[in-house]
Amino acid sequence: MSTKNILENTSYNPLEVEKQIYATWLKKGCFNPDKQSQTKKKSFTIAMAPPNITGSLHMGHALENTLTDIVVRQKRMQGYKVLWIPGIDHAGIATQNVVEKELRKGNLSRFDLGREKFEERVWQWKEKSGDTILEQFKTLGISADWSRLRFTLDKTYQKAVQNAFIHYYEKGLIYRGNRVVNWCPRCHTSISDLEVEYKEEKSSLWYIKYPLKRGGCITVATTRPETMLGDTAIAVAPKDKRYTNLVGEYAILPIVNKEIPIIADKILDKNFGTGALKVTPAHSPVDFEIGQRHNLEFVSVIDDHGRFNAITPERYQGLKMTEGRAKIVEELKSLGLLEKIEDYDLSLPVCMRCGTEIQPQISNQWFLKMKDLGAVAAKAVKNKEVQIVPKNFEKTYFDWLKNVKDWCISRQIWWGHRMPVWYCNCDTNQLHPMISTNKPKSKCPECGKNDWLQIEDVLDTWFSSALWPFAVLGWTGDKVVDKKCRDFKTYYPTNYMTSARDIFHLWITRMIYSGIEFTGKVPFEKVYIHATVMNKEGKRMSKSLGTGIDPLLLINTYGADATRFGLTWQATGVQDIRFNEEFIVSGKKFLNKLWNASRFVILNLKDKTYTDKKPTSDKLNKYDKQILKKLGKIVKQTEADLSKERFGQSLQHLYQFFWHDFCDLYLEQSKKSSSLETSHVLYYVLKNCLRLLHPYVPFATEYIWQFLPGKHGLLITESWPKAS
RNA sequence: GGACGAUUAGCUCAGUUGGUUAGAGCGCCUCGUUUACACCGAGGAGGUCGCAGGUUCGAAUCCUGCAUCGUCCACCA
Repeated sequence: MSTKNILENTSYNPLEVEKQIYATWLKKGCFNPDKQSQTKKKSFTIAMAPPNITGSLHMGHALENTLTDIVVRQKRMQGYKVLWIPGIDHAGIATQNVVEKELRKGNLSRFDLGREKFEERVWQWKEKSGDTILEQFKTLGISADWSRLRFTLDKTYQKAVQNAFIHYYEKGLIYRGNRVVNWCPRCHTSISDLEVEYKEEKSSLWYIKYPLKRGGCITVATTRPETMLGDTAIAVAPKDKRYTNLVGEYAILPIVNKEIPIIADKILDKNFGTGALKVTPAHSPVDFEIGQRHNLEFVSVIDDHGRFNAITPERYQGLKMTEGRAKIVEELKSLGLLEKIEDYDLSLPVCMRCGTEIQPQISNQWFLKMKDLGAVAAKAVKNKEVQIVPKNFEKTYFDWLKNVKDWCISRQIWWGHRMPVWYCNCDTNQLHPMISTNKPKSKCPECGKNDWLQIEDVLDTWFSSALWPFAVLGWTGDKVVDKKCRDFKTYYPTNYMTSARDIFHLWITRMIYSGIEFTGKVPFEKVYIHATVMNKEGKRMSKSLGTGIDPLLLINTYGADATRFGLTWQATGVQDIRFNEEFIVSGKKFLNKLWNASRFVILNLKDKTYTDKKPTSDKLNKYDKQILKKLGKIVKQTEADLSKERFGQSLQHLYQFFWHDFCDLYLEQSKKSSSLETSHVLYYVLKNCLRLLHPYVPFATEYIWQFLPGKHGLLITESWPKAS
């Protein structure tokens, strides 16, 4: 078919052209800066926020990467040596849960398979999910360099993680200790504070009488009567006159019949409940602190699966928490020790990944000291080494860092980075760890054998994510290797980072101090926090809530360009986006308009000798001059908008210019003029519109570009228009 | 309990440092099939800018309070 015939087609069909255009970009190596012209000097690097391999991408990913692609394509056209490095994240618990869910369909648990077999299953899942995600990215038109695709469990990445761990350990920032952590009985692991969510629930406040050794009773109020089996004290406020005479006395713990001291602690609020608190140091972070301050016993009564353990009276052993609660309340009632029950609104801590109620549990875990690292992270933003957009987030950032607590980095799951920690088989309590990337060659000083076992725990998935901007560029933490690493030297630090709001502390903050700690430089200059995509009802789009939409569905209906258009149109600020399909429909119409206006211009060209030069003849009429002037303005406007992450506004300005100023006014006017100059201007303005619009709707503009007369390369590597 | 953001046309949203008649898209109404496009063109209706105060010559925009919604943070048993 000749060009002429295709141009006679009055409607633009994206589905036919997008695949073919993308293949052309790939074939020509357009996304790989090494394959681009050598004149490009200054680099511009972005490390893609790696999606979790928990399935497929949702609208949030589509938005995030569309906006990043706009930035990337503009910078590429502006002559930067652009590297957008893509990746996917192993996503520890999240992925493990997905695979466990699959297993459960066949009535299997991960324990039935064993660690090795289970890990194999997850790797299979990773291949499948990873492929789906890459396909989605490509369909959307993402111009990242796929030849550099990284995965957070790549061999070299593992090296980076282990070296980072060792670095922190040797610096004394990583320690192991018995602390109360958030324990998820279902995932069977500790999780960090940031992975806990709170659910409002109607519950009760139980008032329980504890008999005093000297006679009489003291009443405590609690939301968790079942943990009383592990009580080791009763605490009151130091200046609470009701109780001052009891401090130093003993109470008898009902059911267990054990003497526990009555103590005074500053954390108590005398206005809550009765002003007296039952202290369970092994199952509450607050009580743990009280326990430390007063040298109390730490009695664990609940096991890793959330059941009453062997320390509890026999009739309780093996019971679930809820069963135990009912039994205890019943028993207290029959003993006459239950004073009353009040209604109480509770915010219940649940696991972010599976929704199971969190069990605060004393446990031997690994922690990263946060105080100094937090200060480093805060300083980088304060000094404007890292710019946070929108600026409002700085306050949240500083507030969070000010109160940051040590980070529990060990997880009792199987999918993730094994910690580089070894124990001798004779050291059953694991009191003498060896920290080493590989299995130690030395002999155990205790038993003289070489029988080292690697610790079973893996690291929190965010520990590896924290290294992302430099680990993806080949950084390993090995000075000799890193010195020779070309990508790391050329492209680090990165220039830009885009992320969703909900992982700001989980990820962004941690990348900032990690970057400074390991490379001496901040990992990126600017971080843009984009809006969250909500559905029409204003609910967050989420697969687990069933409120998500698969971007592929929209792309298959309207095309990738139209989908990008619709999302970008709505991306006007931080305000959450209520996703609305009608903007994608507008996008489709716009592309049709673009196609037809282009046809008009190309088919009516009077001269085939046009160059890129701006028409300056003194024969230009006032409409010619006017549209040229407006073109200059819109170039400036677009640059200004994009430099401030005003994506939606920039697209709306371009839309207005193209449709109204160019098509409705100038193009109509041009029909009345037969001058060669007007024909030149039409061509010149169209050509620059294609350039301006390319970052937003790359496929259609690239497609039309090839019908322009004369010899020229691909639009994706064309130059960005000049403002005047 | 703190913090941040939002509240503008029927719907989804713009409105950059306060400055004439508050804008866009979609929807709605009227007209129009002139050889780029009906996935179109020309025109039109529609807003006491959440509420109540205040600052100012002038407020959608700045300040205070309140209401509703959303998000994040927090050890109240």
